[in-house]
Amino acid sequence: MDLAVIEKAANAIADKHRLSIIMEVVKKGKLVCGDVCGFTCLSQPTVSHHVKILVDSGVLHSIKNGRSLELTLNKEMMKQLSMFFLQLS
Amino acid sequence: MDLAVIEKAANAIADKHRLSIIMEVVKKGKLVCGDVCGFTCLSQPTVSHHVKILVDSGVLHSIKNGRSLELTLNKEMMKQLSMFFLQLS
DNA sequence: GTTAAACATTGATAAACTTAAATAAATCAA
DNA sequence: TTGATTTATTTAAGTTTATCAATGTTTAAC
Repeated sequence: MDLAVIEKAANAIADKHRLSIIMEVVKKGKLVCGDVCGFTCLSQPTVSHHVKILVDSGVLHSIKNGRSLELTLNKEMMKQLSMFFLQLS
Repeated sequence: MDLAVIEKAANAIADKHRLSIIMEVVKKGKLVCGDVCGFTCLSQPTVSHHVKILVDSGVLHSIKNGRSLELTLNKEMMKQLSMFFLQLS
């Protein structure tokens, strides 16, 4: 397992707002960016910034659907993270 | 699982140098702070700073032994992180 | 083609983080 | 007790990050 991947994913997760986005994606299965502006108190550009970090790190998948950006959890990344920490435990 | 715990642990892990400290602890089983100055290119105060973050987050355990601070991995935390990501995968 | 909606980008500012020099505190050895 | 060793703390500089207003871009609806 590449440590740079772990580091980047950990960085994406290490933020209160981004963690809440992740949990909402888990809860709903799918979100668009506009949804995030709703359940957080963040402006649209700030949401865009956080979403970019989550997608770039590989924590979330994104698919452009018309004007919307659909966000889903990258379960493969969750599996890799789980395995990484399992090996350390 | 408390998300604040996940956030804090992720933050501790989300740094190149701290991640290398973790991996060295895993490799050797136990380290003291002075060892870290050896295998990183960091000054002693910087090492002390990073070690504090790792210990405060619960990622590492520390035991004072004379003048040295012995560092070991908190396997219980690794287990909790593994379970958290497993549930998301 | 005009307008509206959803997201991205830019620019500015404030907060947080990383780093190391200087210094302090605690402990061991002689 | 003196001097050396190990870690902690303080302080300051430089860098990065989070945030939002303003603006740009893309797509859909009419």
